[in-house]
Amino acid sequence: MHEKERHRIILSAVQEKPVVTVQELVDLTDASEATIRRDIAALHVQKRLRRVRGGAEAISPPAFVGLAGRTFSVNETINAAQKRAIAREAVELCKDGEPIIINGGTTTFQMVHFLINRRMPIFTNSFPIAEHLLKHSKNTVMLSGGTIYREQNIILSPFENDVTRNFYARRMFMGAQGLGPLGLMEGDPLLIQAEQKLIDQADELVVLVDSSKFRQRSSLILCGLSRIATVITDEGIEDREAAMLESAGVTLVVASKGATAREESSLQA
Amino acid sequence: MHEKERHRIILSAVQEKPVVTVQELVDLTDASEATIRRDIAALHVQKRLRRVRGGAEAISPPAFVGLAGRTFSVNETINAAQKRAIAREAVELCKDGEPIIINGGTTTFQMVHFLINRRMPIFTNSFPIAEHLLKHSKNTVMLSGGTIYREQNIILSPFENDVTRNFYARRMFMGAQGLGPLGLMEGDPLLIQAEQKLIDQADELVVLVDSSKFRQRSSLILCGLSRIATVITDEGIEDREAAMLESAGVTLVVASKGATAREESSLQA
DNA sequence: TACGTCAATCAAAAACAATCAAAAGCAGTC
DNA sequence: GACTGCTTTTGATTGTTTTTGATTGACGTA
Repeated sequence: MHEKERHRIILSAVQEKPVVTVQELVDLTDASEATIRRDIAALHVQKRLRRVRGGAEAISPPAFVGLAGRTFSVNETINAAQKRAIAREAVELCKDGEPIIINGGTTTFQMVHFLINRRMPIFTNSFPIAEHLLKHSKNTVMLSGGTIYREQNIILSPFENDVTRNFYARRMFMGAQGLGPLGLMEGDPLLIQAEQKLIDQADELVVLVDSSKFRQRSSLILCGLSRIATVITDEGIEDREAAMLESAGVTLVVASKGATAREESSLQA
Repeated sequence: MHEKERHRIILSAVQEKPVVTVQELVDLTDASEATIRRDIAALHVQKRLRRVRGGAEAISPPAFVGLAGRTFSVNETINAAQKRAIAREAVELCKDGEPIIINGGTTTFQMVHFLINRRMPIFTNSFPIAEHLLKHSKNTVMLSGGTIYREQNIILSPFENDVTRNFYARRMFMGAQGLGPLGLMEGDPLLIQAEQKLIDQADELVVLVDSSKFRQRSSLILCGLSRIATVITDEGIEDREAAMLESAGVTLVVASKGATAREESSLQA
């Protein structure tokens, strides 16, 4: 990773929330603490951000109103490190130039950081994701049309005939509220709707869930395990849960918080 | 591979991603590292790209992280005061609760400031307008789907069947590059497309143009004067031009820069 | 004291510049 | 076309500079 790329990532991360810690940036960039400190110092003298104890903050006035409703921003701080590690693995699956679909959510949002220095067509129903990618990357961004729901931070139209149907990708990335033997579960009917619209527009469904989601149940089932191609989760997954996925023919990727080490187990039927 | 070919490849690669490394270019061109370095150095002195440690980046101004393409940001500063006054009159036409459509543009963008304390469903194809309204107002925001064009700052889909067709409003607000006896003129084919999609979704077409636009001509005609319900402009409009509008049955609103003083002349046929 | 942040230092790695010989292109001549 | 002499471009090698990551110790705080 080169200096410029790191700088871009740092600047983008700083926009996302009021303060970013050095440690978070280390996770994001795979650089050492010393390097990040040097980068922050450099960007500070360039007045591209403000350096604060522990990390950095955006230079812009505190008027960070943030699009996010409370749900979004609260979720965002929970398990942030895991989510980032998971998101990194997700982006690692992508090849430059290959179109992808990203469903809105806090975990999938983390993908934007790793997409900053990449270039591919990205279709999403998430306003924040589109916004961030537009401002900080050169990716081609495509948006679904409809009403913007502030709470869920997604764009949804009640109509069948929207552009969503005209976009196709090999992979679609999405989060979920729960993942059990019965399949993928979601809590919010609105999210179910949004996801169902997108789910058929991609061959492979890649699900991003931190391991706590395996113990989380919910009332609404989106689809069965067989529809899922890949699950990316963190090291907290239990053997029993991994076995469940394997027996359903799901490729499992475990994101280790530290390095980019990857442990896969694929048992395609 | 010849020098020129390499240069083309390098320049194209640099456009695609924020930064390209020397190594990537070596892979791309099959040339040696030394040659790529020489090429980058040459293109650098030609100011066709910027040379950075590790590779090269596009010369374009990545300095301003703003969403706006150059066209947008340059436009934005021209006649800002007039545009504001015009936009204020436009918003004054709106009633709370009554849905409106706002087509993207620098003049229409100014409407957001006056919409902050209002509350109505707003449909737009402009990403910046949607962003601003979302962050700073409580209006219901609806967005058209499709690809986000950075330069024009609009969202456009090449398909007929998008949500646009499902939204209706009494009034649609739009800017233009020129306004003459032949009708409404636009310079960019992309904008024409976007506007044509929206134009049929509202009864009344309200056109926001500063008075300089009456002397501006352009190659693409969007629609005739008869389609226009109202034109809002500034005090710079000449009698001849006002007469032209009146004879076409267009309601003319002249926004005085100072107060909300309004001078109307309505000659509906 | 234990902990986290940070600056300073230093050795390793990466990027870079300079150099030079080989290769390729380009006239002109036969 | 084929050959020659000349110039330009290229790639490998070298040595130099910059960047990086690990280590250490200072400083403040819980």
